[in-house]
Amino acid sequence: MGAATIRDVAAKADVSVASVSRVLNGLANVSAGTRERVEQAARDLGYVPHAGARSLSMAKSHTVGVLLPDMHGEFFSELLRGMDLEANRRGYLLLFSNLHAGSSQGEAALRAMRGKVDGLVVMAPHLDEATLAQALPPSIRAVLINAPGDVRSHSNIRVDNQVGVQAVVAHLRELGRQRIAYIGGPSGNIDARERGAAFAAAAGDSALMREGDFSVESGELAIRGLLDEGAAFDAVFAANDMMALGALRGLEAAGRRVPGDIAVAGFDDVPLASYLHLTTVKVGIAELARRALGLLIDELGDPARPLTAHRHTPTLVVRQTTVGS
Amino acid sequence: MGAATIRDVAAKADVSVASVSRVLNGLANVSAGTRERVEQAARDLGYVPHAGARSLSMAKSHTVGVLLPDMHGEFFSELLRGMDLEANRRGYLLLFSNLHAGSSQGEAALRAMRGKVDGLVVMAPHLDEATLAQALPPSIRAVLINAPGDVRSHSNIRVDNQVGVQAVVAHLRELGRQRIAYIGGPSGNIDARERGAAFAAAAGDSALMREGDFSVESGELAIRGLLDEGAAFDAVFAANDMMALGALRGLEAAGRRVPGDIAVAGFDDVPLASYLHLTTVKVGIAELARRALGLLIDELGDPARPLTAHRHTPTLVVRQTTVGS
DNA sequence: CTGAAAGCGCTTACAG
DNA sequence: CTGAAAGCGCTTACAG
Repeated sequence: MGAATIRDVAAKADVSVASVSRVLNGLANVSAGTRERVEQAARDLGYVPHAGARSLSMAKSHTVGVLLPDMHGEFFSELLRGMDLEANRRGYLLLFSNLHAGSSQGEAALRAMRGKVDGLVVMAPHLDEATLAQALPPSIRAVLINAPGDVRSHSNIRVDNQVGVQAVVAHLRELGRQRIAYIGGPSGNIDARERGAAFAAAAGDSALMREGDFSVESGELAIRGLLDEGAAFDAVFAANDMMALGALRGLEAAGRRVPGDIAVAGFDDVPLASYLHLTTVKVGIAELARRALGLLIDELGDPARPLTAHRHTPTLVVRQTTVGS
Repeated sequence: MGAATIRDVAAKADVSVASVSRVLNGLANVSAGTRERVEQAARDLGYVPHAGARSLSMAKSHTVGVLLPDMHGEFFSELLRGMDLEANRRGYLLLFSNLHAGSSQGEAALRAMRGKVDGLVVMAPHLDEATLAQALPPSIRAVLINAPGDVRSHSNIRVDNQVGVQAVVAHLRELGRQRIAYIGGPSGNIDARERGAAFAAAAGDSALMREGDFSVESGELAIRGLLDEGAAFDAVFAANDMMALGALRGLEAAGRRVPGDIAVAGFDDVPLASYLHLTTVKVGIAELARRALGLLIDELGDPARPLTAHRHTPTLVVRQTTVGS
């Protein structure tokens, strides 16, 4: 309600608002007496500076906008966790908005954020380059996570999908697996495309590829399809953990033993993967998110800083769905 | 960078800033010609209103602060999903902050948010009433989720733990289970306490109770302890799903059949629960969060609105860990 | 229907 | 070391 303003503090301490501002911001040029009186007054009034006014005046909000696609589960929470960690550490706040549905949603969110944030972290693996370029003018400071193509208008950081896929394929080969069935993600998703391409390149002609939509169900469906067709394969590699879980379920239902008959691997390393002993690729999404936000804050602090592009290297995590205990 | 301001638009359209403001806010008292020129100018300049300045001027930010404890996984993402849904629907933005560690963190976050948000949604099942009352003066509009005790300074909404616990116990009884082992959550958590009390009341003297910390590991540990002691029980009820999963794992390792030998139930209904066919209590956290934010926005729109307290009724979800297929 | 002006709560040169 | 004043980008009575 009628929260105290800087004027109230100034009046109570019998000084100018300029002095109050100086004291509260820890500037040096204030006499000890003034400092003392201002601090006392501020305490008495329970004064809390109005961050909105402050940021208007300073043209700096110490807030960054986070635009994320409509995500579920652990992936999402890990992402936010990583950013929150870094935001806390560096004195920033996170203004959040989901990027559901159409790109008009995204534009609306962007408009609503102008003047409230200093920059943006945008994750948009499903947006094409043109849409992105249009919605995000270079004048807006932003760091992109897993954005498609070679966007050069903003810094970006992406998972190195190729390294991850190669590691899995090499691992399966070492185990002597001959024929790997691959369950890909939706083709509208850049990570799905990269993983699929990397797999095709690594596995060669023998590739047995099916497409899912990143859901548990689609993974199960794909496996059932393969089994029904009588396809021969001794390993399954799904483009994400959820589909790998579906595959696991489908194989179990069909009486196939894992990894005895068929080895299974996924991608992402969601917490659930460790619970189910799934061999997978650990993306380290929290760390990736932390880096993205850190990068953005660095750029905000130094506008002359050149844009950069980063690859986040994932690591293979071997568990019992490939090397059964 | 030098983004266009309302002045630039006014100059370009050759009208006053007042007229620009009127047009952009859709006020009626503007001539068609003026409206047209302003809209054209705004379009040409790619003008986006400065939301920060707007909210300072209107003393309304259309943003609500979300203070959540340090949470992992699905619970967290569902919570945010529910709020985001409602925020989107009602034209609000969400300013996010984790409430890690000490209460000083919380106060810092609160200070940082003043002047940027119109109100708060606070989830603090681990804070005691005194701390909460001190950190959250009645002058700050807020809705509490699962707050302890009878805070009457703010509206609140809580899961009806008793109803959930009773449903599970009744279900197990109906199945003929005689002795239910209960794995409780950390006593510092209000939900854990409520569930424990409800269980003790429903199960009576025969109660076999152990305490965990809501983690998978603690659930597994509790079960191992019980089995090692040679305790007799034919059902396990864990205060959350994660511990129930730990119990499942512990039972499996010990060669006990579920639900043949021992029925298992959890609480929360995280997505993982459905994947593993765990009987549990569906809290509907997204819906709860949605209601909380909706309530807050209602209050912001009508300051005279009396504070209210709500119970969110959870529902029993029966799956194969109690009634095996 | 339109504009000049005050005000939202701060910060920051500029004088002194 | 201190204060009066202008300014951040908007909105909104108040006159006309």
